[in-house]
Amino acid sequence: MRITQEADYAIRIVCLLAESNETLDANTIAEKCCITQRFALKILRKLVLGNVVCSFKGANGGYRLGRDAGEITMKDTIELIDGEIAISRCLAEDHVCSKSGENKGACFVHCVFDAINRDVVKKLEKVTVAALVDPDVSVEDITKQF
Amino acid sequence: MRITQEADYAIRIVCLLAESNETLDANTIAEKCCITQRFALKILRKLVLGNVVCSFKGANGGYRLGRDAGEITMKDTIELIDGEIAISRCLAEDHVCSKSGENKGACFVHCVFDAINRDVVKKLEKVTVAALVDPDVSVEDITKQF
DNA sequence: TCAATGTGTACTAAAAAAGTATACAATGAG
DNA sequence: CTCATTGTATACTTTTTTAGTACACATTGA
Repeated sequence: MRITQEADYAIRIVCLLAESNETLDANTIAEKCCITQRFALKILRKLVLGNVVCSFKGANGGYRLGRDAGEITMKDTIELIDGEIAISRCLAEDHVCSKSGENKGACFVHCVFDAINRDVVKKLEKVTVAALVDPDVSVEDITKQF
Repeated sequence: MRITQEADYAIRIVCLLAESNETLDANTIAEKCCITQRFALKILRKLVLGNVVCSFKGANGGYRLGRDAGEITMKDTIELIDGEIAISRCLAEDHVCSKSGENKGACFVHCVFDAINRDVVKKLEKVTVAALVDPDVSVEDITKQF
């Protein structure tokens, strides 16, 4: 719903995989990202199910990016972990406002939140993992295209 | 931190007060906003402390807007209830990223979140309660100025 | 002067986020 | 051809945040 720490870790993990050309196992990933192996496994599982990452079992197994870093956005990664992004609780789920239709003010508020939320999502869609890990791309390069 | 339901109620309350020229007591406000009186009181107190609303004690007491509806923004109202707006946990508090400086990817992510967050706040600052309750102002009128 | 109304503080309950545990399944190096 | 290595699946526990409640008190105007 909101952007959690878990999603933040997920982005770091994806960036780590984008930077390294080898297959990395969960232990290595966990260490580099300063989280426990178990927690890393949990996050990796979600990334695998979303095809952002692919996994290999058995000895010398591990994880790699599931597609080109240029084809993975922050929005993709966050939504695989947290579900749909919603800056306000009222936008989440199928949450139907109890005041809908009854009072202009109430729904207006939700419409405004919704417009802002769409904009947030649109911006997060523009940020690819490739840009995040490219040493020649600055934060300004990323944010000025918003 | 995030935009809670409580903040949503607060906006409704402020809109209600903007629409009515009389002093409204907590019970009336609670009823019209479909929340309990106690919860309304809690929200109203925060609004009073932030000077968005002013209160009158004693018989026939109640609440009124503390300043002109054109001088109250959604951002003001939300921050009085929830504290600083932060779309991601990593932006909240004085949360210092454990990976800062260590790895470009990690901090980059926070910078991107920060840029988006600033933008959200800027938009919420542009929406006044006066606009929300004005029947001649449409959602599009509000969002197109973003 | 007392009923109506707000204040201040603190508490409880529910929901969500963060993290852990356990048993299992696949695979490839030896 | 087997077993250590590595991921999978599910479910549990803890912590934090959100949501809401309770109670004793303060003020005021009819």
